[in-house]
Amino acid sequence: MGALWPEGAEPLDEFVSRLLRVGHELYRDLPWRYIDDPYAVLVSEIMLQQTQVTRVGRFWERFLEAFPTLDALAAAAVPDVLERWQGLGYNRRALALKRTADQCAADGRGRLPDSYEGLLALPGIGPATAAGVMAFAHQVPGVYVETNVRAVFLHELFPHEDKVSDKMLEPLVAAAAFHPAAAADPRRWYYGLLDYGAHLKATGVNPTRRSASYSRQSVFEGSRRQKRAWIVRRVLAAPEGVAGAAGRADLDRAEAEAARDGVDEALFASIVDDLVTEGFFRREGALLIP
DNA sequence: TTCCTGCTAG
DNA sequence: CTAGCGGGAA
Repeated sequence: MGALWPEGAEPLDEFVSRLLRVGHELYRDLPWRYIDDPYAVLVSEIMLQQTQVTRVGRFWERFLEAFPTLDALAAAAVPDVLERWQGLGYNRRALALKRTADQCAADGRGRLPDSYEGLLALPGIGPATAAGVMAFAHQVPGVYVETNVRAVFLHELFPHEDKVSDKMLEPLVAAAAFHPAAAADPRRWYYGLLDYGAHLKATGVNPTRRSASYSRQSVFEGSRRQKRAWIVRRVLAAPEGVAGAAGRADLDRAEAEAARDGVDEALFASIVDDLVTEGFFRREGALLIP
């Protein structure tokens, strides 16, 4: 591991101890930290995917209030889960989390896998989320690469390089995470990296702009994405179902009021097809039912 | 305006 | 590898 550390850089020992100290100074006391329930940790990790900390807080607490355990989530109805998710964004995450609960409840064990590979195989759980759950719920060190960790490593070890790929960062993130001083307390190590990364972004130019995986998002206003969200909300609000034609007319009117292009039947049908395929709601004849 | 503790399908 | 996916706080 140590051999992979960059020549001429600050020694790994000093790097790790300095960042542990900085992380401690910048520590954010968030409600999902230093808890042992892997399910509660997973819910926070899923919610935090591409979502700012300030937004997640109340959603995490209300979600756990409604679905306190993996079994409770598995027993819940999809529309109720989506309802709890409204306002948080990326509704797909709620469906994936629900499927994860369903799979775990059905496989006989009734709980989440406690290995990185086991977690990675579940819906909505990728490399970052799996590594996050291992570190934060199980105190198992791993390679946890997300935007704040990127910010720290780019700022510290690639201060002038551009287009730095995750493949370049991963061995370094691993070398640090498995260093005895960090591996002794993976929670503290990664909480510190997250808080330091967030601090860097808040106080200067975002270092992750120099990441190869950095890309700006397309505009939301008037997007298909916005219409998807509108349709999901509309159907959830009508437990008895919504007639497709009426839904399209409502959306068309809403778009007109926002001074945007109308929504023709082909576009509406295309979006509804996607949503039905993804499992947001079902179609019975001309009716869209939660 | 920026961009958020990413994941997935094509 | 890329496009698509929510919504709002600062």
